[in-house]
Amino acid sequence: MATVYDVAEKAGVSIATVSRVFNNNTVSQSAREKVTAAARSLGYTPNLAARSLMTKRTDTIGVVLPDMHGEFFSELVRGIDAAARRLGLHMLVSCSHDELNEMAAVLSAMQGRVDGVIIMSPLIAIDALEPHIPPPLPAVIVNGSGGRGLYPEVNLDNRAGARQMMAHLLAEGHRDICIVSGPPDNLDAEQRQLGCVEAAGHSDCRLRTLAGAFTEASGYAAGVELLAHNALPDAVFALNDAMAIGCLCALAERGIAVPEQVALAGFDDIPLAQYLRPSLTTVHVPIADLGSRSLQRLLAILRPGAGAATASDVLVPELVIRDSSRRACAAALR
Amino acid sequence: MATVYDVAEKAGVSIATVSRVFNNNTVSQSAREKVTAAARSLGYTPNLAARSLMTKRTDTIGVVLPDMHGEFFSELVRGIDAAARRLGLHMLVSCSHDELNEMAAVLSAMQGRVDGVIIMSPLIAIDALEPHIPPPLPAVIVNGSGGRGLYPEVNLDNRAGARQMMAHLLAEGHRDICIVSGPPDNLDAEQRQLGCVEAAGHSDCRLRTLAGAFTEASGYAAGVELLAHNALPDAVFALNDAMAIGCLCALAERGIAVPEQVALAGFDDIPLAQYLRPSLTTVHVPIADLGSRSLQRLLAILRPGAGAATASDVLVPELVIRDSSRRACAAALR
DNA sequence: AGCGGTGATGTAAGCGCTTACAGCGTGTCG
DNA sequence: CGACACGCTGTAAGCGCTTACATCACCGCT
Repeated sequence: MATVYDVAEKAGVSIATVSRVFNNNTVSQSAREKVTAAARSLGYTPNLAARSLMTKRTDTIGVVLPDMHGEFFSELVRGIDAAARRLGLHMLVSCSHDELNEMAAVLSAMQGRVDGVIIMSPLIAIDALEPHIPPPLPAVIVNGSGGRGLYPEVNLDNRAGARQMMAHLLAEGHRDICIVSGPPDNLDAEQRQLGCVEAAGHSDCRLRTLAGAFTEASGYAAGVELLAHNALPDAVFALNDAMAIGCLCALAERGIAVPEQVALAGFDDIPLAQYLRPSLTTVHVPIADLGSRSLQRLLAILRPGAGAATASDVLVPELVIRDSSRRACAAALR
Repeated sequence: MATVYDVAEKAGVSIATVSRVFNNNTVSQSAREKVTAAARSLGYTPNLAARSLMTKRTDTIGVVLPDMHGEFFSELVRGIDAAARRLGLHMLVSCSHDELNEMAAVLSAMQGRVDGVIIMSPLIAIDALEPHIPPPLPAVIVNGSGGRGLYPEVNLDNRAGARQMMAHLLAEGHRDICIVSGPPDNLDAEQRQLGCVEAAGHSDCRLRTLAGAFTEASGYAAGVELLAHNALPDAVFALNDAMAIGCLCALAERGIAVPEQVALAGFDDIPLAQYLRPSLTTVHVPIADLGSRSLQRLLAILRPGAGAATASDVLVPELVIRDSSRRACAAALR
């Protein structure tokens, strides 16, 4: 590999001038041209390790995820990547960390490789995680509210989303509503559940809960259980779309018509929610936004003053009403 | 940040000894303990840029993807990540490169940041891409057969998968089969199509093709078109599951029963294929394996001799027969 | 007792780069 | 006409690390 010395020699200038050309510093037009030509002919690329050693920057940000299953994480990564490439930043991704120690290990391994990290970890309480973030490492927490304010957070208002859905179900006249919950200790799941309880509190509705785990299989199991006890509610609100799909499958298998016999709703609005039969009423989550927003927050730390500070860091999801919950449409549907 | 000098001073040894401790070289037990203690108390972490400057290694591999939509890429990344973390490697991910120039730019930007790259680019012909891979950069191509052999490849046998599915549909007695194709220039799509044509060639079956784009929406559109012409085939083979889902939706909306009136099949076996009603017959693709396998190939270049060479780099997908294609089950289903 | 071998340690060079500082030529002003 | 500012360039230091080489203590041998 060619170095600044090779380029300098070939261009007939000093290494400082070569460096300046590659860092947009003041260089005469003629020198710039000579250096550029020499660099091209030698196939020169600045050595990033050496540069990083001097500048203390890596132009790379770390993304630490609990997992990579499903469309949620890929969307998040996509949002971050899109924002990052616009800023000339690279993205170091690491996933599969449901465990605190492993997460801590990843974070310390990232130290020195990245200028900052975006951490998403719905399963691990943030205040437990915070002590494990190496102090010099700028960090932004996604969807993990509950920290002690040591790190900026970008959150999704799960409670508001759940309340909206409950309000819709109540408005449709449902009074016996069954929630299929998320995995224990999952923050998103907890907040969605909380939103449901809040909304139900203002009404005369009966709320039941069935255990779920945010997977299709657990939704299916919940559906089976519902039918086993032969006590069909008016509506089932699965706290994510994957479970709603599983549940829909179980109901359909037993010949239960949705929404005629029971209304069904999900949460997340994954792309294919609209292609289910019946199409799924759900809560739309702007996942990619969550990603790009968190990168913006991180950048505000890394390059103070450069980025416009984000006004808010709570994204509000949006109710999407489709066929699976519409009592009014039930008759018309078939 | 503490450096080797700080640690050396505190431990009462030379910087060389400190370095040796962190590189598992021969150091006396007592020195090792002193250094470890000093490092811990100072919160010392080796500076990776400096290390990389000396060793010419980054312990990071690059992953270049065309996109991050859908479950396919997240699964692939998951497979690579899992393999990488076992080997102590990091993963630099970059996506959204459907265009040759952008891809070339990303590759050259990765140079120096990574020890090697895994490239997946079904939309760009590999022989067009190869000249843009910086020569010193070890690379492995995933699912992009057709290169000139300059780089190792890990491929999925799309043709075999499509042939298997066609054999199944023919065995079920279908003779009028409609294919919903993938996007133009997409290599996976082309090969799947090719497999279909091959299989059909040996039979008396009639093969039609409808344009698709590997999205739910395009599958839906294909379903609508099918019905518009009122010429329902015996079976529809969508060349991926997303399109099969869209198509199923369109058919169901018009009251066409699957598989009674028309059989339906997909390709990929995304997790929720089994939770559709009817459950989707498809071709199972071991995506995560594709990822981990390609990392193994890359490693064989990076650390010659260290890794057991992979016997084969063509993964064969597997037919998964479910309800959406079973003529025999059609009567029993409802 | 003297010798070479062995293993732990220290010294110092240098990886490729950025940048403070100094030098130098040119143009401007008192 | 000398002083000075200014813009460009070169010199050299040093970022934090690994590692070749030299050193040294120590051991078992003849």
